[in-house]
Order: sequence, then structure tokens, then C-alpha cells
Amino acid sequence: MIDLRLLRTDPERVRASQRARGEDPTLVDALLSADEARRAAVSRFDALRGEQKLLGKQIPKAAGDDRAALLEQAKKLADDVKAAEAEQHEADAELKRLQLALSNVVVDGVPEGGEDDFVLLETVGTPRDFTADGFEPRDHVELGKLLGAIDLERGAKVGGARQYYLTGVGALLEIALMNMAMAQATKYGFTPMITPSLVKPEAMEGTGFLGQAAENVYHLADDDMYLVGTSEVALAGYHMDEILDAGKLPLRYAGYSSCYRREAGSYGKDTRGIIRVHQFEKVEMFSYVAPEDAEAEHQRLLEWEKEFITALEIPFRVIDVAAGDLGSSAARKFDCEAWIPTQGKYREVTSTSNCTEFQARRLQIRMRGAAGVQPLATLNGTLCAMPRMIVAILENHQNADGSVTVPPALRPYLGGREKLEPVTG
RNA sequence: GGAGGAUUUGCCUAGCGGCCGAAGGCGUUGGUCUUGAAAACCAAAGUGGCGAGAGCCACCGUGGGUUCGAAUCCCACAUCCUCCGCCA
Repeated sequence: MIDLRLLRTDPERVRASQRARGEDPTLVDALLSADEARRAAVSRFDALRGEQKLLGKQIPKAAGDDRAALLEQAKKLADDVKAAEAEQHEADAELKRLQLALSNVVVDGVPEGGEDDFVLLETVGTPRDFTADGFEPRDHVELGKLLGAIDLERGAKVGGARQYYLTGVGALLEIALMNMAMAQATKYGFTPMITPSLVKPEAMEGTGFLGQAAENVYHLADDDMYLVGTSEVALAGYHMDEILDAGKLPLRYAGYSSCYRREAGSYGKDTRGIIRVHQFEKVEMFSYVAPEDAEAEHQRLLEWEKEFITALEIPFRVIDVAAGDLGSSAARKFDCEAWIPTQGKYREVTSTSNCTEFQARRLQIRMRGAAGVQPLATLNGTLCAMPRMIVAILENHQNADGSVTVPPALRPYLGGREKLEPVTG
């Protein structure tokens, strides 16, 4: 949610942000006039209400004709107050509606444009040369079948398209990754959390997923509840309506939860395998920090993501996502993309967003510090999204015989296992 | 699912339709006292909005209603607790 003071003092900056995102800059002007209308309505109501209170104090003291006259006057005033209050409510609602529709103001330096206009920040590791290794790499679907790790046919039979079973070592692999991710997060002071996947509209709205992202969110109409697409929703909602002690910041949480995505509008994309699925598990990092620390925290989250992928010995690159490809809450976003050998390209495995004070304003999360009470900044970053990380591990560490070498950093979490072997029969 | 009870300012609690934004205790902060601390005493201290400011207005779980006037009366909903039924 936009800071109305910024909107009033520097509307052009907000318009520029909207243009960079490819969104409507005139929303800014609609907001400005709604803000003005609301302030006028508030003043009217305040004045009338003050008058009513004053009058009300005289009534118990008056008697006889005086009292009757006052009552008559008060009765009339009561109608005016009621009308003014209704007008104020309307003005409030209109302003709120417009405020919720406006996306976060992007950070200076974010590349303009859409999905393809990202800026490449760095490349880590080198894609493996399978020609030199003397064999044609199998894709994760094939490997998953050989290893008895992924069952897509039965996933489709039971759950439909984009559903899967992780079986045998596949299931163990996910649990190992979860443990490895939690171990790293804990090492850096994150509090491990297992969070609700089913949340109320406020949490979903507050985190900004009911705007443009709404079509990808599962809604349970009978109960008016939502299935989260990431534990970010539950972790941001955790401190909803709270005022946090600035001295206790940063607060860092590592959430593990199921994530659900409708994947509307991605028909025909990534239909093979488990790159794009309706349900998966994820370990997500989430930070509450003072606004002035947000950019530094964003860099830290990125470093922690890089550390995790590097430990798994997967080649990847880091991109600075362009404004038009940001979620509505994000002021800046960095993606880590892992090399997928059989696709011959880098694919997103983690993503970290600086939401500045945007979500905090929507969720009414503030901090109390030397400067008084003010909104704080929230940031999130993927530590490990299971299916895609499994894809990257299987494809990058496969051997000619269909086995997969377990990267040493992961072995302790797999009972010391060094290799996943094809199952026979 | 059924029957009761509860929800007040950081916490615990008091609160007659008007003098209640709300008493008291605890905790917090500042001060006095003390070599220092504790204790005691004095004082300060909610959140939001409007306004240049003095100040004004809103907020007693949420939303409605009754009334000139609601923390207080009425209705609905939410959450929590207890009991019954069902169940992982």
C-alpha cells in the first residue's frame, strides 16, 4: 500500500513507477482526488460530531422548555451526523479500494520493461559438458522413473494435470533438502516455522496476491478461504496488526509449507515433468526489518540463496528482474536461475523480493523506535522450492548409467548416501 | 453440529445510558533518595485521522441497530474457554 504522504509530495515518482511496470499511471491522479475527498469528508464529520457532543452535554443540565428545544435541535443534528458519517465511510472505502489497487513503487535502478528485459548480474559455476562426458543427459522425468523417484502417470490419474508423486528416494530427497535448508536457515538466525497453507482473505489481500496474481490463487468459495502459493503469506500475516519493538529487529523466519498454484494462463508451458506443478513444498525465508535496512537485507537474502544452490553444486545465474515482471508487492526482485541441461537454459529456482513497507502498510505491521511508530519493511526469498531443486539435482548430477551422484553437502541429510541408483524391475 | 460463558487502554482487571478515552494493580520510562542497586515516593506514558498551531475527532472483539446521547441496551458475526456428540 502506498504511503499517502509520498503520493501527495511526489506523485510523479509514483507515476513513473507505474509506467516502468507497464501499469496505469492515471491511477495516481484518481488516488490524489480520492485522498482529498476523504480529508474533506473527515473534516465535515469531525465538526458535526464535535457540535453534537457539545450539545449532548447541555441536555442533562437543562429543564422544561429549554430541554425540549435542545432535544429538538439535537434530533436534527443527529441526522446530519449520521449522513456525514456515512459519507466519510464511503470516502474511506473508495480511497482504500484505490490504494489496494496500486502496486509498490519500484526501487531506483530496477530495469524497465517486461520478462525479457532483466539485467544479468552474475553467473556462478559452469554448465557441465555432457559431450565431453560422453553421454546424452536424460531429463528429470526419465531419471525420476529410473530411480523410482517421481511418478507422474499416477499423479495425473489421481490428481490430474501437473500433479505428481514423489516416491522412494524422491520423497527422501525432498525431506533431505528440507532439513538442509532448515539447517542453513537456523545457522543464520532464522526461526523455523511450519505455517498454515489455508488462510483468510485479509492475509491474502495484505500480501498483495489478490490483485493481478489472483487468477493463480485457489479460492475455496464455500468457506471464503485461500490456499497460499507461498508461506510468505502466512509469515507476513504472522505479525498482522502488531507493533513490533524496533530493538528486536530484524526478525527472520524460515517457513515450510505446501504451496498451491492454479497456473492459469500457463497452458502448454512446462507440461512435462515437475517444473510447473499445482502443489509443492517450499522453505521460504522471511524478514521484518527497519525500512533503511531493507536493501541490505535483500542482498543478504540473495547471498543465502546463492549459498544454498552453490552447496548443491548446481550452476546458476542471478538476474535483476525488470519492473514489468515484478509482483505487485515487490519493489525489486532478484531471481536465481539454475542450469537445466536438457533444456539448455537457466530456469528460476529461487526468487527474493524487497517489498519495502508495502505489505506492512496493508497488514498494519509497524515498529516502535526512536522515531516513533512507523511501518517497517518486509522481504522474502526462496531457500528451497522442492520440485525445481530436485529437477536441478537430478539433471546436473546424473551419470551415464542413470544413477545420480548426491552432492556432498546433501549427503548428511540422506543418511550418508553418495549415489542414487536406478531401481530394477 | 448442539448448550453455556467470555472478549475493556502492553498485561490483569473495575466500570450506574450523559461528568468515561475510561478507575485500580502490574509492567515500562523519567526523576527524587542511595556509593550503586532494591524499596519507597513523585511524574510521564495508547493507536489513528484532521489541522500551520492551539486543538478537535475516532477507537472498549467486528459490523449494524435503538437513543438527543452507547463500553453500558438490542441484533448479527468472529475469536477464545467449558460441556455434549462426531472424528484424524
